[in-house]
Amino acid sequence: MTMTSPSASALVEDETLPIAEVARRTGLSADTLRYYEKAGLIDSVRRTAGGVRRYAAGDMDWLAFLLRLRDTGMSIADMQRFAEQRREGDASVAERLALLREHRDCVDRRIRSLRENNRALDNKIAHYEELLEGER
Amino acid sequence: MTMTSPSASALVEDETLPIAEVARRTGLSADTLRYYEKAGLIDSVRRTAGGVRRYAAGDMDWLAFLLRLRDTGMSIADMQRFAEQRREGDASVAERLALLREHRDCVDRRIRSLRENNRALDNKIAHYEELLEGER
DNA sequence: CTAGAAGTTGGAGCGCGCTCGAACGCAAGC
DNA sequence: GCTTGCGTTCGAGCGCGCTCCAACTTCTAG
Repeated sequence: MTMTSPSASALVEDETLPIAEVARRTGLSADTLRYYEKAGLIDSVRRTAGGVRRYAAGDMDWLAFLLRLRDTGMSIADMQRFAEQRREGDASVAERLALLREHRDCVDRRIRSLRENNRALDNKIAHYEELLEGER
Repeated sequence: MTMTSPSASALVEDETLPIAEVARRTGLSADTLRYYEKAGLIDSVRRTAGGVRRYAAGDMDWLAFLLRLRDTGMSIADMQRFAEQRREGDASVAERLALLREHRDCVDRRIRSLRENNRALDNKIAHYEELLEGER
């Protein structure tokens, strides 16, 4: 059996992670991580001399943030815009703030809509329960 | 000018609606309505002698329900299962109830997740606001 | 040094949920 | 009866967000 579990060299020594470990931690596939990088969502991932990616703590933080945006329904195009502004530095802080606020409000609306629809589903469920009652 | 606004014949006389009007009311496109029907999500839409669809009140109710399922994130495949069971009649009530409950719980989890993520976004926003404050 | 696991790139492919185009039929106001 | 627009079918195409493949390189335990 080959010893391949992530051990000292990969995880502890230099605090930087190989793509497989990042995949495991984020739940993204290695393919998706590379895809995001190519799409400009992530940049400046350090490489070894041989060209192998090594993710640093900062990369992980940014990824976690991207995942929040994604999981709240932001499109890749919008995340690209945000990432682009981030690259532009401090000058874009106001823009980014506006984008985030707009997105948060959009998510709020979505939550409200889901709650409303779920209440209607509850009614439907109650109706089905009555049907079942009557059947017995 | 051709008089094409939905008038007596289309909307009032027989309480059944042409596809364009259904599209207008549901927000779906006529293409999507036909696609849903072909996919087995909707059936028994009455036709004129010439083969033109006329949606009845019952069709509209079912469509509204489908839209709730869709808007809460149910896949077309799952809606197909539900529609299939509905076709099977009363025997499938228990199954349908189970499906609906599961879906509602799934939506609840989604809502909770969104709220959690949105709280994190709020923190990020607050952080950006501080940044902007400090800049001035 | 070597074997085998893990990583790399570029590009093709896929599943989902529509959306559109072509070519044709029906329906209603003049 | 004719025109004009709404409707029909079938099948192809599309945008999104990945996902997979081939061919090759790098890394690491033994």
